[in-house]
Amino acid sequence: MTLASEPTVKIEQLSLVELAVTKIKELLLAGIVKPGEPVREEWLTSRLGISRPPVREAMQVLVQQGLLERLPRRGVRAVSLSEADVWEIYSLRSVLDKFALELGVPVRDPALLEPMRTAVAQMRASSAAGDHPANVLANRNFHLALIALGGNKRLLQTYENLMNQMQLLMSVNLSRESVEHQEVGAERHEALLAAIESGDLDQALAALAAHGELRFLSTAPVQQA
Amino acid sequence: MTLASEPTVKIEQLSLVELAVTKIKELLLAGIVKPGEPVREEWLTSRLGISRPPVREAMQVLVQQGLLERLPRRGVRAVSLSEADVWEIYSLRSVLDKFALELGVPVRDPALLEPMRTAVAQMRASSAAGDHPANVLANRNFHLALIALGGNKRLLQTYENLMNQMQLLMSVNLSRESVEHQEVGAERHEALLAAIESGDLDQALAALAAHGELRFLSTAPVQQA
DNA sequence: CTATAACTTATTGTCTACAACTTCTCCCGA
DNA sequence: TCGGGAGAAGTTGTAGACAATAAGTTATAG
Repeated sequence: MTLASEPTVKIEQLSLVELAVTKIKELLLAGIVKPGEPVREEWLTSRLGISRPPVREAMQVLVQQGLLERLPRRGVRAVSLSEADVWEIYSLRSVLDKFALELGVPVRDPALLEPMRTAVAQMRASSAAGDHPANVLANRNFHLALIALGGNKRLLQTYENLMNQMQLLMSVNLSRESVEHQEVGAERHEALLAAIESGDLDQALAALAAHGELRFLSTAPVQQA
Repeated sequence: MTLASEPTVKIEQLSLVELAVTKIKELLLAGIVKPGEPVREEWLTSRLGISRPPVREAMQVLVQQGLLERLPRRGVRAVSLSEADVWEIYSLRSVLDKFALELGVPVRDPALLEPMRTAVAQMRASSAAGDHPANVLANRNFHLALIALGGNKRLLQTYENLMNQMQLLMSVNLSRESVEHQEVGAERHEALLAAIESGDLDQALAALAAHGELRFLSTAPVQQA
């Protein structure tokens, strides 16, 4: 240890549960585990190299976040969204987007706009390059930054959960429509950002309304049974 | 066992985790464990008569629901809400109430109104009797029934979590103001229900806006630091 | 040949035990 | 007398093993 700069302090002190949550979430959102597919505990222990207790705790977390589903004595599986579910998520997200704008526009701290600008740039680039995964990520970052404008932690957490559930669907649905949807979105998001930057709430709300997602849905809004 | 009506089938097949979640939630919402107070695993195991793993899994669930808080290597404690937190919860709840009305008014299934009528009756009775806990419960039932009008499961779950967090505060704050708040609320809730029954969305939204809670807050809305 | 019942297997649910870390206290030195 | 460090106690984090239940399979009877 001749170099004093060597960090003897270990910064990473996250528990195996947090690690497992992150890893399992990756498996789900990347589509490695597909919707409806069972997720066995033992399989995760061997894949993550940890024992079952932290895996089980992580699964409880992901059930709460709406990514996993428990069948009482039959284990756990990745949730498979019905069209009614998608409609639930979309409409709720829409309301929360609107709420975030009402809370956050005009923007108090200009620094909050930076992540949105970055996301728009990413969106433009990925859209031009036809990089769909990058586009999804950029879209995610944009909306999370938008929600962050509101400065409401609970809003942000709820929104992130909903967005993860949506991505659960997108990971498997790489059809032409969803790609087209993202490409169109690039311009719309730019317009929305411009409206937000202008500080005019009404204009921003109008841009949000026009930004309309849900184009990948095959049918009209469905009321659940 | 001469009576054949004796149920040999065990209907209750809920896991110890679910049981622990319910029990711990009761401890928190009843104010037996007060906000900010540490909740030790070993204490729960002896109190609930189960071992640590299910207790730990239950705690993960309650952390996700915003009732418990983890300090990385120092255990878990009941969340203590700041005024900024209360404002977060209130404003978000307000938006979700409004959303539920937009989704659910006019009411499709008249049966959905029944729980609301029951809740209003409970509210009136408990208010007259000065039974504060019963009033809190009735208020809870009313709002959950209102949210159920929307028919959005995710909305309902999110709202229930927020409401539990609020009750976390009320269990300790039995000051005069909060009682007064509930008493006033009885009439307002009646008016809101009447507006909903009329099927006029605008009227219902107006009644919701007038129904105004948050009277127990000592100060004006606070932006978190 | 089909259907039912018993058995086998695999997975989840739960418990006990061990390891690591944090904190409090006590002792020693300045 | 006050500050710092070492030790001890208690709590959380993790692992491995046991128990119970559900599903799949096979064999047997009709």
